[in-house]
Amino acid sequence: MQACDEELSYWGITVVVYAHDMAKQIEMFDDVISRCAAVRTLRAARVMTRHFDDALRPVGLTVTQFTLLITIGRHSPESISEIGQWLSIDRTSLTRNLKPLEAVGYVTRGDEGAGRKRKIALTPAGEDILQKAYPLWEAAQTRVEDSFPGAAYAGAKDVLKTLRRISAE
Amino acid sequence: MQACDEELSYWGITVVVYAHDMAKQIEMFDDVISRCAAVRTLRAARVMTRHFDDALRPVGLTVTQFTLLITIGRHSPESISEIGQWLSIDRTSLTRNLKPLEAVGYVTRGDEGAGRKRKIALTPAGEDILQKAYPLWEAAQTRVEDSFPGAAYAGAKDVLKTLRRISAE
DNA sequence: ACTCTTTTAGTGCATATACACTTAATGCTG
DNA sequence: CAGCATTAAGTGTATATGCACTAAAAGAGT
Repeated sequence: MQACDEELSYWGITVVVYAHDMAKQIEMFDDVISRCAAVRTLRAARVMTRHFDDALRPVGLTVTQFTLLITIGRHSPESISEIGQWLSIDRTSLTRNLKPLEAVGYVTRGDEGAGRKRKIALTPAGEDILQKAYPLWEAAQTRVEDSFPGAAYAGAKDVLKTLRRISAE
Repeated sequence: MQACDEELSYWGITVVVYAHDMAKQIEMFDDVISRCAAVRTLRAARVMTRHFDDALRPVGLTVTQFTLLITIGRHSPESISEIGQWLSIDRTSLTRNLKPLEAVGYVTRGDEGAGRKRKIALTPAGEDILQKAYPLWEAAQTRVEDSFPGAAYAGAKDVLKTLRRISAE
């Protein structure tokens, strides 16, 4: 693991010179591992993604697609950027995320005028698939909530809210 | 937002038939929005990713790459799968994540024998870049910890640990 | 040594994510 | 109304992610 940068010999004694102090390096590794918010949040996100993707597989939706459809249904966004604000997703990611949902006919983008601001809405098929997906989501969600003792899930939501409010500056 | 499935007129009275009860549907939307663990965790993860990616940009590392290098440095993994366990990342994702890091020479995979089990290790260049990245990470991390009042960040770590322990089953 | 199973890794495909850059519509202002 | 600034969206490129499937090495039992 350690790189030896120089090896010197005097009177039969070999001195190995390391560029970095090995103990200091392990300290650094451990500091990151014990504290890093990104490691922990991303790891949780990967687990959540797998958990909900598995649950929603029978209806052919990913959890990202499911939540995107829910957001569109609830807020009837006037623009893509508006969705991005709700979900903290970059506008350009949404452009691509919407593509498969448009392709299978779950969302429409009013092309009246074909102007830049095209209202986004669920189609009847989109509403149908959400009806079917909802119980699957509910089961997976309950499983998560039950992993927290008592009413602790409310506290978990607060933690996640604090994390998402960190500004990149 | 609502799809009209049928429209009937009798004696001048128009009856609009909806396939789904609109109020029930809004209830469903609000239930998902107020509870969904995936929405909240993924949103937090996107914010964290941007926050740390921004911080690490001067050294040309993403936060995923940074944490991957740290994990390799700390654990000297015998296999890719072993890293996957530490970070809850699928093995096949790691194969690809390692590629750019190998390409720029931050990690090596001992190709002695070219057998399937090739020990993964940091190169001196990999150790160097971590030395440079560490203070950048530290500043970003402190910013996150300071967003939590008092010692609340410890509680946040517990929440994330609980989330990552949900099994997809 | 020779199968058979297990373990480890890689590929094809599809979605997810975002930055830099470009395109296009809107609106303001002289 | 012509020009310019603003705002909304799309593209190119690169990383990130994981499932289904495949390839290959290791180990076990005979």
